[in-house]
Amino acid sequence: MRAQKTESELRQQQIVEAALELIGSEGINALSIAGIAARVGIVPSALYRHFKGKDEVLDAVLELLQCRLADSVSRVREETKDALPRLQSLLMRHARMLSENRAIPHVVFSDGVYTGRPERKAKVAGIILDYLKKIEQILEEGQQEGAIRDDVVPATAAVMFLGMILPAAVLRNVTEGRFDMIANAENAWPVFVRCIATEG
Amino acid sequence: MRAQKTESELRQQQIVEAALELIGSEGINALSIAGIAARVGIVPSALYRHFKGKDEVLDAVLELLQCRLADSVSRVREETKDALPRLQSLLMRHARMLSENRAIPHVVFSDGVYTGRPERKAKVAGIILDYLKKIEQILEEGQQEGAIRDDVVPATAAVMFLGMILPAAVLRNVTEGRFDMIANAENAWPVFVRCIATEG
DNA sequence: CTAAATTGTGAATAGTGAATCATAATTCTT
DNA sequence: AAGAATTATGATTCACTATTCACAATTTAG
Repeated sequence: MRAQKTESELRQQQIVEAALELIGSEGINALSIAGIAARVGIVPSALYRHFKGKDEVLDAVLELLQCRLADSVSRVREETKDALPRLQSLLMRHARMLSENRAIPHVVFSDGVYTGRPERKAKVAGIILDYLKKIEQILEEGQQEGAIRDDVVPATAAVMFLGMILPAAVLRNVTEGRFDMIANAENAWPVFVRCIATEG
Repeated sequence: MRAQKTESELRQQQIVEAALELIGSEGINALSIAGIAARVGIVPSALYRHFKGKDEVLDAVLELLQCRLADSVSRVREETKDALPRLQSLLMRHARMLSENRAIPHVVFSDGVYTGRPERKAKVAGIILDYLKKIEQILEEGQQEGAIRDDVVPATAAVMFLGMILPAAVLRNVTEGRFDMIANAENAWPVFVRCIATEG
């Protein structure tokens, strides 16, 4: 049966979504043009009407991930005003995000995304560093408000913040989902707060 | 020029070492039989005298990594007696280990190691969970000694401990080594101590 | 409605990498 | 030193995957 003709922009979205899902369930190495095409419901060669090649698909996937991350930070900024609640909200949001969408750690970790492609590696670095910067900024604001200790180095604390989610994501992945990321985040949060909050 | 004939056991070591180095510098996806063979100085087909196939090589690599990790924990146990110094020593040791040997995060993270091989995935899970167990044990001993707060859940703290190294390793990898893991570990340690140590 | 543009299809191509095998060189045994 | 055992080699096979291309179907424009 022939697939329905669909305008390229929509197909592109479908393709990127399909790629993201595939990465999440099978990992980057299992990401093939054939696999993506099958998921979209077209034939492999049809994909080339919408993307120049696999590289372009991967670039689009990265773009999408970056947007989603940025989105979730700016939403949190709108929802809450103070540093600690913001960080807590961000933590839980990402625990949820990563536990639903397993693609993110795959992309960040798997060298398959950027072996031999320095630009792409730089792009991934940019995504992570951007995210860290935003956390640092929340931390610094918290210091100005007096909610966060002055002797905490924002950059260090930001990496530790990442450290509450990232190892959990790895464990979740490696244990086939038997590790409860959300519970872990809930447990870790009060401990982390003690690290960085002013006493009182 | 023909490679010198070498007894199988030695070749096996050379092959595993070469594989580890290759993974460290190029990533799992760049790990090919040809690449390993070239590094050892033999021809690809010669590798099959010493290993049944690529899978067996990868299994041996995992074995080696597990040994090294276990080694470093038991050394730390011998060097120091108290929980906090033990953890600090372990942290710095691993910061050094990971900053020298980039293969570890590649193996742990890259799905290429275990796509479609549940046993291997389970093996990786085992390595990480084993390591966590050992950290938990140190933490529990610390609680009995009174050096570590009773309200800290060892499992949670162990994952956070991982969180001091793991994101740093990712950053180091993605930034081509521009991120200083050791400095990061040194900065993170006192912050972490405040999370878990009893006051005073 | 017709022609042009767009999208989908199946077959073919080319590159890659793992694995096999007959054969050659080397080392070991006796 | 001669034969057996071990290791190395090059050619080759096999499977897999990305990509291209001529052609068919479908949508859009005039």
